[in-house]
Amino acid sequence: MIRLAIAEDHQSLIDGIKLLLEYEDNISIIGTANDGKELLEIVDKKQPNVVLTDIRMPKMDGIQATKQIKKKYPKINILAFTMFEQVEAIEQMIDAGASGYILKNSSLKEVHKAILTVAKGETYFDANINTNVLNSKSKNKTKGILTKRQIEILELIGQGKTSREIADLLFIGIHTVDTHRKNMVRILGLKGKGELMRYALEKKYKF
Amino acid sequence: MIRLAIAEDHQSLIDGIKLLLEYEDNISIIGTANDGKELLEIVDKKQPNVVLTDIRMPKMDGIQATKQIKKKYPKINILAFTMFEQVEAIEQMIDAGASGYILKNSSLKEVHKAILTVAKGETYFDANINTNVLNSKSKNKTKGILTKRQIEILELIGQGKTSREIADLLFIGIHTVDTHRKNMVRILGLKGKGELMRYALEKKYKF
DNA sequence: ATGAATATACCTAGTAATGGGTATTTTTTT
DNA sequence: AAAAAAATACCCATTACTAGGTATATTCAT
Repeated sequence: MIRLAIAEDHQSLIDGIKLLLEYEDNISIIGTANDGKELLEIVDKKQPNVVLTDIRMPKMDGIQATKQIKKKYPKINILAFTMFEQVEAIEQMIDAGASGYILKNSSLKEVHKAILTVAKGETYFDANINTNVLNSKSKNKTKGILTKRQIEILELIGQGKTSREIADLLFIGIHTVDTHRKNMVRILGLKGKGELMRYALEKKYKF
Repeated sequence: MIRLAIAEDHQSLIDGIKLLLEYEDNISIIGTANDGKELLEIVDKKQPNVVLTDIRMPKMDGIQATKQIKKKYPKINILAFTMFEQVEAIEQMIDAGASGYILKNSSLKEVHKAILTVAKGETYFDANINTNVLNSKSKNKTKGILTKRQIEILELIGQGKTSREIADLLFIGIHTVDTHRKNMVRILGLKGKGELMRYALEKKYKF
C-alpha cells in the first residue's frame, strides 16, 4: 500500500491529481500541501512512503524540502513533478535525493507508473526530458543508513537485550540507547522495538 | 552456569554436598530443601536449571515433586539422588520426568559429572544399579512443549506484533494473550518478550 | 463421564518501552 | 576554522510489558 503525499502550489492541479488517483486501490493520498513547509509538516504527521512534489513552490522549494525529508526519513521515496523542462532544477532535485521526475502533462497511466516505480525504491526518469542526471552523483541510494554505534545497539536488541542492559554493556546512559533506538525506528521506517528486533534478526541471517 | 537446587531430608548430607560442590566454579547452589514441598517453593522463587533430589522425603516425595516441577517448568533437569537400590522408586522417578539418577555413596567426581550431564539435557544412569529404565517410557524429552494456540501467538510475536494487536487478530482478550505469553516465557525458560521473540524467529529459520 | 490439560479472562503493582521533544559534546567533513 | 554528522543525555506523558496471582469455560483423553 502506497501512502502518498502531494505538494503543489496550484490547488486546482492537486484536486485534479486526487481525482485521477483516488480510484487506484493501491494508492492512498494521505495529505496534500501547497508549499514546501506544509509538506514537511505533513511528512512528520502522516508518515507517507512516497512524496510527489513540485519543484518551484512558495516558502520552500521542492529541492530544499527533498533534502530535509531525505535527511530525516531516508526511506521515503520522492518523485519530482515538473511543468517545464527545467533541466537544472531537476538535476538539483536528484542531488537532493529524489528518486526521479515526471512531467505534469503526462497521462494518468504514466504518473501512476512513476509512483509505483519509485515506491519500489527504483528510479523513474521521464523520457520526454533530456538531462544528464544518469551521470550525476546518484549517491542517495538509501544504503549504509545506520552508523556503527546504531548497528552495535541493533545487534544487542536482536539478542533480546533490554535498553537498560544495553546501556550497562556499552557504559552509556539508558537515554542514549533510547535515542538511538528511536532514531533507528524512524530511519528504517519501522513501527517500534518489535519490528526493529525483527529487522535486526533478519539482517543477521542475510550477512 | 548451573543453578542447582538440592532436596534431601538429612541436613547433614546437604551440608556435605554443599561443601563438596561449592568449589566448582560452574555450579552455584541456589537453594536447599528438606522435603518436597520446600523444594517446590525454592524452584518457584529461585529458578534453578538443575535439581538434585532425594526420592524418599517427608511431606512430599521426590516423585511427586518431580512431576509438579516438570509440569510447570519442563526445561528444568532433575537428577534423582538415592541411597539404596530402590529400583521401583527410580523407575517412577524417570517416569515422572527425571533425567537420571545417582547413588548417594558415589564420589564427588561422579556426582559432579552426573550434574553436568543432566544440565546439558542428557540422561545419566548410575552404572552401579540395575534397572530396566532404558526400556521404560522415556517420553519426557522436552519436545513439542508448546500447544497450537501458543505457537500461533508466538508466531505473531515473532512478527513484531504487540499483545493488543495479537488480541485483535485472534479475537481474544489481551489478558489471554498475556497469559499465553507468560506461560511460554516460563515453559521455555526465557527472560521476557525480547528473548521470546528471538526464540520465535530462530525457530522459523530452523523449520 | 470424569478428570486433566488447554484456552480463556481478569486483577494489581511495578517496570520497560514509546514517541514527542530539546540540548550538549565529540567527531568528521568540508 | 566552521559546518555537518554522530553520539551523548534528559524530560514528559502515554502505552506496553512483567510477574505475581485467580478463575472459569472448553476440549481431550481415559
